[in-house]
Amino acid sequence: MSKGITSRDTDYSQWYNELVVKADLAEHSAVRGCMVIKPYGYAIWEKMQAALDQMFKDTGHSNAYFPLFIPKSFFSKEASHVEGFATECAVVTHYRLKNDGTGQIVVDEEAKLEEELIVRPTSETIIWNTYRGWIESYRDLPILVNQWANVVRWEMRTRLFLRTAEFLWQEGHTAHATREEAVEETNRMLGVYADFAENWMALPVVKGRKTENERFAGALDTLCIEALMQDGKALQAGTSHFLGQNFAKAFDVKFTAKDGKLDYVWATSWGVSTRLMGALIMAHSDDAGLVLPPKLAPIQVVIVPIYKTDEEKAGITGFADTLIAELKAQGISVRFDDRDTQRPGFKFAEWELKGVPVRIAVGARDMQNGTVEIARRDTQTKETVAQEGLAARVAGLLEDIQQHIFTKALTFRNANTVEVNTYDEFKQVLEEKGGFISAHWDGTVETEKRIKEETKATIRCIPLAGQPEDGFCMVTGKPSTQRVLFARAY
RNA sequence: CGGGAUGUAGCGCAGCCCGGUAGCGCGCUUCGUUCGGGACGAAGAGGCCGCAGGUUCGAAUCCUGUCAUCCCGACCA
Repeated sequence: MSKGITSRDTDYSQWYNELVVKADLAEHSAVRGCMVIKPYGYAIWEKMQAALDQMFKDTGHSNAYFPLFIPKSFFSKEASHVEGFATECAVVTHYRLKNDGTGQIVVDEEAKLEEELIVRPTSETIIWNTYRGWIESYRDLPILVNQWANVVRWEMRTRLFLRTAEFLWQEGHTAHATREEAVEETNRMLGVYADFAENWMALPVVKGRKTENERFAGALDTLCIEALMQDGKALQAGTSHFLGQNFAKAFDVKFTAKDGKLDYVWATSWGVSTRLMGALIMAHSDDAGLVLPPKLAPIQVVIVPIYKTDEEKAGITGFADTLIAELKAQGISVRFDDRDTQRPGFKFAEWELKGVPVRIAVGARDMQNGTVEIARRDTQTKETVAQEGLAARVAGLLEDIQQHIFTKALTFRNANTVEVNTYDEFKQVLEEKGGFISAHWDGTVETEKRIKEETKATIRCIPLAGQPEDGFCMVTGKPSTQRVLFARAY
């Protein structure tokens, strides 16, 4: 491993790419646009999954699994949905290979599928086709299902975690008897995502509504959580859609209500993906490497022994074994790094690169004094403390770190969210500082597109917490009733 | 799909103009000394030079084709 990584100031984008690879999170695969998520990176994703999965269960949802392949005909049933995904679908056309006689393996042209299959870019169509068979009466509703799956979107330009051709995600798909209930579900799940982002990822987010232009293909309303990265660019971290009756109509899913009337079912869908890994990395990490919030760190504490002789090592190991047992009893994950193939300085740097929140170094000197050196990753500070009561101190420290990382990110976001009233001011802030820019907009797609073309900034969302405020569109001067949040985005 | 560039050891690169059968750094292996912030020394291992043709006594090097990757644009979130 070569020393260090490119600093954020030098090249933020390169810093990110190097960090993902050097911290052992993921790497490029032999398949264009697809990544290999390595064990350490996958361990973080698993922690995210576990927390989210529990939150879904706590809000009444169950997991299920639907096919990877979707008949092409399903796609054409909801017009705007097709339009949104048509240009980035992988299509399966054949089901057999053969040897061409010269030792080459080729597609057997005779084994052509009668109907081509689309590798799912999202599962609304196959799921709603299935729901038709599940729903007859209001008694069958609501259906609250989630699936953990991979999806494929044939992207032209990819980046590890942020945009890959294949990615992992969860997609919730719910069916309801009334519009109100579906809208409520859409809001509830957005709340779950915001809760997860802030309390697990330590990532402050803005809850908002997408403009018509940015809305999910096939949805009546798209809600989102938007986060700000350290380079001043925004990242959409999760979405929750109110689908109205669009898919129920496309797939003819009706139910009989209490009063005997037949009506189409109301729908929602919501999802977060491995893109969250990118958000996690870019929100907190520094020039020394990854900074992980303790709640998502696969290893929360690493113990590095410092010794010269076998006797010293044995003494330290005895101490470490006791400490590890105490920490584990509190549900804290610990790694005792007793590799004698690396020296302590190397280990320090390596675990910092990998973002382990707390490091405890114990040497012969500490053993004599009854102390350890304890270092926290988020502030890069260290102090010498007594061995006595260490487990409790570590537990408290982990909580402090979780809190501190969030506060730091929140302070950054607040410092990088500004209100502007003129287009000139807007452009200036965008160039000099980036971040979220709160401004009045006339509500038209034309103006939104013009701003995007001229500045590359998009409307990230119309904040749900935003107060109505009369003003004038910074571009056209037309009246506006609320500020919206702009940013350049990933 | 348009413009530009690059494919040589696990990674990063030199060699190519002026053809003579491959080298440097990191990493890896072994031994020794080290060990409180990315150690040092010595000895090793490792390469159909992206692939396929061609020119030549001889090709990493010249020519043709092809594939792949990266950057900029277009497209996309």
